[in-house]
Amino acid sequence: MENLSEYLTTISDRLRARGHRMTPQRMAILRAILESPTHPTAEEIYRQVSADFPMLSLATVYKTLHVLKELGATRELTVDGISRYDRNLPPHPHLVCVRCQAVIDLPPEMMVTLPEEALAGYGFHPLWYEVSVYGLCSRCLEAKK
Amino acid sequence: MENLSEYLTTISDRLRARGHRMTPQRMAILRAILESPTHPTAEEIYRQVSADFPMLSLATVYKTLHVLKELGATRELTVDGISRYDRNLPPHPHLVCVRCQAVIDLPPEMMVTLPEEALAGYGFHPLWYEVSVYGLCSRCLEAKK
DNA sequence: TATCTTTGAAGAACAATTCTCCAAAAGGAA
DNA sequence: TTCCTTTTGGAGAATTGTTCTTCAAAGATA
Repeated sequence: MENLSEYLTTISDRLRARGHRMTPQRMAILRAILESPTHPTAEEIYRQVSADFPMLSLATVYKTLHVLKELGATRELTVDGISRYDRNLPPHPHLVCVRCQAVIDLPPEMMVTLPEEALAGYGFHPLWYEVSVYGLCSRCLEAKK
Repeated sequence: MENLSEYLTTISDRLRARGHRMTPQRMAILRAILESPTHPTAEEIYRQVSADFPMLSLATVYKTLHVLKELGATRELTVDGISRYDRNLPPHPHLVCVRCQAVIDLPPEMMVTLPEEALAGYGFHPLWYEVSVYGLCSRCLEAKK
């Protein structure tokens, strides 16, 4: 994420290239994802953006998230059956706390590499992959004692 | 999974050790998971077991799945927001088709190993981890043309 | 057998997500 | 600018996966 406003312009362009428009609501939702370190849920994004757009509805948040996902501006991950949204950075592993549901990013250099050639033997065409480590975060580990 | 009936006995023992009972319904649900290669959903398990137990309710399936999960007899994985159940074999990667939602097991020897020591630096206590490769299965790849 | 506990069926309840409808706003053409 | 077409977003209902509640039946224990 070199330059934020530059990145936002890129996404706006991609939106228009698909015949969509960059609206204030969409911009605000995208910013909310980019600025949050916590992999927020749709509900959390809704609450945050609502501060600036009181008339915003949750359905709009969901619709926008789908669009952003298609554009590759965000990535959806499911934790405990609930969708969370990650900025679409280089692939990196996730630490997921099974107690407080926090999702922690690991640096991309800790991402394992796929055995591509072996996969090809399955006739499977990989698009992306995820590595999730489940366990207890330091805070919850403490709390459990 | 050396010997099926032996394994079922092991699980029954663990159930009783926790003050639960091995009932015909639970046995049928467990068998359904063990015998299915498709990582079935609760709904699919329900439909299959219903053939033998027409009075079985979906809620019972869910309750049983939770119990089996606690016993370590099955593992839950979420695909597209829907829970699916895997026999609890040695850790292995999953191929997930983004079009037909099929989940394909890879052999355990293709599972990557975690950089345990690096994880420890985060104060994170890992319990288990998952590797999921998303893409198109051979059939869906064909169908898309 | 009498008693205490665990179980599972049924359906209501719940929560996350999606759908439907429609009025308002944006973009393009004249 | 003005008209026309298309996209958008809001409101709330609907849908769907999952959980909860209640209660009678079955199992275990003494």
